[in-house]
Amino acid sequence: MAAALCETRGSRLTSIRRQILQLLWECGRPVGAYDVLEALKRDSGRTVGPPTVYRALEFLMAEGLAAKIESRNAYVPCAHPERGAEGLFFICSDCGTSSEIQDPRIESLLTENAKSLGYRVERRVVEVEGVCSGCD
Amino acid sequence: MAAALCETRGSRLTSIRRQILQLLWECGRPVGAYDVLEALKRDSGRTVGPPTVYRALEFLMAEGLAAKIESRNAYVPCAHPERGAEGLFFICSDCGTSSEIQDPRIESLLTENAKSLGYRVERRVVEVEGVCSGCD
DNA sequence: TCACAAAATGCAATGTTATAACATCTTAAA
DNA sequence: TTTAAGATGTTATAACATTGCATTTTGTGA
Repeated sequence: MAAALCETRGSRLTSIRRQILQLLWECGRPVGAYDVLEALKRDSGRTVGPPTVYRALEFLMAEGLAAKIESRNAYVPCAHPERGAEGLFFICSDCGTSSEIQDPRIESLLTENAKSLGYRVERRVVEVEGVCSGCD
Repeated sequence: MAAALCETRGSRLTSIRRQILQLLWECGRPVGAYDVLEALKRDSGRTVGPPTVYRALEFLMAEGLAAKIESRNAYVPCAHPERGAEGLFFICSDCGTSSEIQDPRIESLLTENAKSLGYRVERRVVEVEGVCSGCD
């Protein structure tokens, strides 16, 4: 699916990038860059350095295929690559699992507020930490 | 002003904490912990280690007197200590200045979304990066 | 097919942000 | 004035991220 998107955009979903994206999907929770690094080594015997991982993550984020959870310094796969970085994230403070949603109402409220303060919005970070139903 | 608040709460706004809070207010933009550290050394000759700075920032955040801008790993003073960590932050990607606002509509939309996903909200991180009117 | 330029990756070092663990000092209250 | 809690000092290290440059891979045009 991601492959097709990259195809049409003319960007290259290389082996490492694909592996990392898959890893993010398999995990179901935000994953740190160094965890990715170790998982790569473990799963595929492949030993890579931090720059390789960070570059791959950067690529995935640029393509909208992944996002960084700023409050955790960790990364998640992104459900709607075609939309910008407009997702809202919910992270369980107990088990760490995360969910992404979209809410145009929040988007427009943020834009409205930005406008009244004189800001032109470039990027939004919306992260809600809480306890999920399974852990509560 | 902050002193009074700490007084009534029985918490201690010590010299370092007060100095750091003042620094944050003087700066008008998010300040990194290590910048705080250097500023302390420069302004007051006082040499402290990272833990001292982080502990002071942690105290200020616990009291609602400061907040961390997660997308920058930096800290800002907080306008409404009496309210929780409910601020929304706007940061200029050019000059770095930041503004804090409250918007109960966004709060309640986030709570609503959290509820429908089965989350009990503990903490919100809402940060909008964009270009401010002065830089645009 | 080959040469080549652009993109991607490898690699070593280092920069930046944050915390752990334990010692010492300060302060308010008994 | 003792004393216990809270605050700070100190050293070391963990965790997260980037710089700079070498090498390899890949798509493109001759």
